[in-house]
Amino acid sequence: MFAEVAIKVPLFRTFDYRIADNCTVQVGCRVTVPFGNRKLVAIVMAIKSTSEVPANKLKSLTEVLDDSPILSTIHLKFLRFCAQYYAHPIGETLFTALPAALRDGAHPDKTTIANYVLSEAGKLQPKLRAKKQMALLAQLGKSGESSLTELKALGFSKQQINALLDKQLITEQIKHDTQWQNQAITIANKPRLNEEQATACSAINQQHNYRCFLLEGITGSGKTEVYLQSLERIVQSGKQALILVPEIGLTPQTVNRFRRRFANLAIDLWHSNLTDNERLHTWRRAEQGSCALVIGTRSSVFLPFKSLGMIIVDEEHDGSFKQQEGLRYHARDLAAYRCASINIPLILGTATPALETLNKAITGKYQLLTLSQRAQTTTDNQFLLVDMKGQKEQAGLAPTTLQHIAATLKRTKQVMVFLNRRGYAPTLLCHECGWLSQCKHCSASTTYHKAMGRLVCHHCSEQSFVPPQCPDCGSTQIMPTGIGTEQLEGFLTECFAETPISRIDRDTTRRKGALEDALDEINQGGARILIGTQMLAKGHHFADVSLVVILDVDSGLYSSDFRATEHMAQLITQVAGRAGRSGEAGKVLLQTHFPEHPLLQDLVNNGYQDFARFALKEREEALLPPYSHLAILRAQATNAKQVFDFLSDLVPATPYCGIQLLGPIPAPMERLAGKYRYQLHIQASERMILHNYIRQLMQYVSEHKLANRVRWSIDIDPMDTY
DNA sequence: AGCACGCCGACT
DNA sequence: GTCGGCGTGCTC
Repeated sequence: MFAEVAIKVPLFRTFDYRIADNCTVQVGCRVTVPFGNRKLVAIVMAIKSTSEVPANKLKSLTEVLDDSPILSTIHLKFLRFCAQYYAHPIGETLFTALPAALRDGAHPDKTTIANYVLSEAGKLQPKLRAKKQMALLAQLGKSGESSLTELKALGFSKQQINALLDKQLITEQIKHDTQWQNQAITIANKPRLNEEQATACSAINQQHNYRCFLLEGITGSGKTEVYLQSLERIVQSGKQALILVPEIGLTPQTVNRFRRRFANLAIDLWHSNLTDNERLHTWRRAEQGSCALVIGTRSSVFLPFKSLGMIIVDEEHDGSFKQQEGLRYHARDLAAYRCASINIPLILGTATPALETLNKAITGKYQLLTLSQRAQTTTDNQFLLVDMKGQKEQAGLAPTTLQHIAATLKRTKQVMVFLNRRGYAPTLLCHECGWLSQCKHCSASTTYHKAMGRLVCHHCSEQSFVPPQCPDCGSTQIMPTGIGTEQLEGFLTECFAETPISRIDRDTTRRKGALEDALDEINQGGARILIGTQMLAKGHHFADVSLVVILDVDSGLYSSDFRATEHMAQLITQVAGRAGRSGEAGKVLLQTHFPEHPLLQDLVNNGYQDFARFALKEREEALLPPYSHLAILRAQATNAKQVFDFLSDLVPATPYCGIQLLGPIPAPMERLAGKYRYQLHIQASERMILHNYIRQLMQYVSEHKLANRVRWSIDIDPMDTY
């Protein structure tokens, strides 16, 4: 007998090995094989009685690592689809989907992970002098149970945990395989649904087969409650569910809410801060059906659930569901495939659906459920467009904007200012000769960081000193040009000397836990002006904000990336949801040079729903996704000519009916970290045509002489096309 | 991706 | 004379 195995190499094929007579092995098991002069872990894809490979080339399996398969037939089918859809080597696909511990041959059941829970004494709310220990007790009270990693992420230490263990206020609980399916499920504190929520829930609850629901609900309309009540039926029938959340969406608050509602259910988390052992543990629990729910980021879409009954994708429009290297998958799209293939419902929830998703809802492929009532306020936010043409701006702020900020502060409300550029100024400019501060390795200018006294390239991170004179002409007239958050903070500090200001960007939150601390301080009401990049936009709730200012709206209006307007509209809508949660209607002030721009007008007057439908029409006219399908072949190398020649060669070599090729064109950052980058855009009206062509292209590329000289990758349904 | 093989430059 | 640079080719 022969085994067809997949190995972690960048090759689009499998390898055959002989199976010794005394050896038993099943499809989906890991084995070790001799490969070249190495010994590698491989996964058995098929077992067959004949092999095409000449007998003298065949080697035998060295060792069988698993008595029973670690990948079921159905899961293998899913991963095969993945590899094929994303045009990625099968072995690499399988190994990226596997937890790291299983990749290098560890035994699947080698770990037990302890969770911490309050002891009987701990539940009596004892008084302690140690503040942190008190906080730890409070956290466990809220969450019910937390793992070491979860607690560490919240800023607690092993010492604090040990202290409480010594005092017997908390205990370690080894997660054993609870049979939650056979218990009555406790559902705590279930609120009444409003009419729209009830309609949505009943539509979802009627559906036992595959059906995708787009739950379009504005901020504060109670999407989570619909998730929670839809999950009830699933777990009561003994099935598991997966809740996919964006990277920053996995906050203790979210998790606590699920754990409080389903008090006696096993709920596991999956995110990038877990240790390899914790991942393995969750993987096995999902596989054995020991956990009811998993709340996880992108890669949890690969968990091998024993009996999955539903997937929920929260904030489905969020960019962090798309992996941007290696296997470039989109977790939302893979979730849709999984649900369809095992015939279970899928919920996509968001206030600002991706245009692709909305299109499927409009054409009836998905079922649209709308939540339009806000729980906290009845009044809508007010949008203000500030025309920047001819304005005398200071640090990028128009006088009108400053007046609004001052007025809001006077009413003791908080102000939020967005500027998606960190640092003091995006470039230095010589007033005499026009010299610009350029990165040595990238085609980008270096950002001036005043407090650091350095020039920093935001693309390759290299730092350099600020030259005292212009390197070209020797002039001392070199000046910061453009505005960054650091400068904005400085200017606002001068303007409102008495007002506490907090800046949130990658520079101020570099220290671990710094973001949490800053957010806490804001919520305690400390800072009155919050300045931030996109970091500040996502998922954080501030009670007291009643004015939101977005400074660089125009960067989204006229960008070469066709998705830029969509993303800007999503950002504006999401941050607008941040304003006016305090009971009164909030104001959203947008600075723009194009106040008459039709898409912008549509967005502020009629809301995202209307904007999105209008934007879809534009996409249709331009034949852009979702009205066509895209892929990008990217290539980079130190030698520009090699990259260009490599891509140029593919165009005439692989003609195909129904395929439009554009390129090679230089990447938006033609040079990054010393590498030249070009790309080839591939477009087709039909998905099938695109995929058939890509298959042919991959065949050609992998046999190409230059393919080993340049680094290349394919991106199916790319997010950033530029 | 690794790893070996192989063919040309500057060193003990 | 050899150590080692990285171009080329192969992995059941």
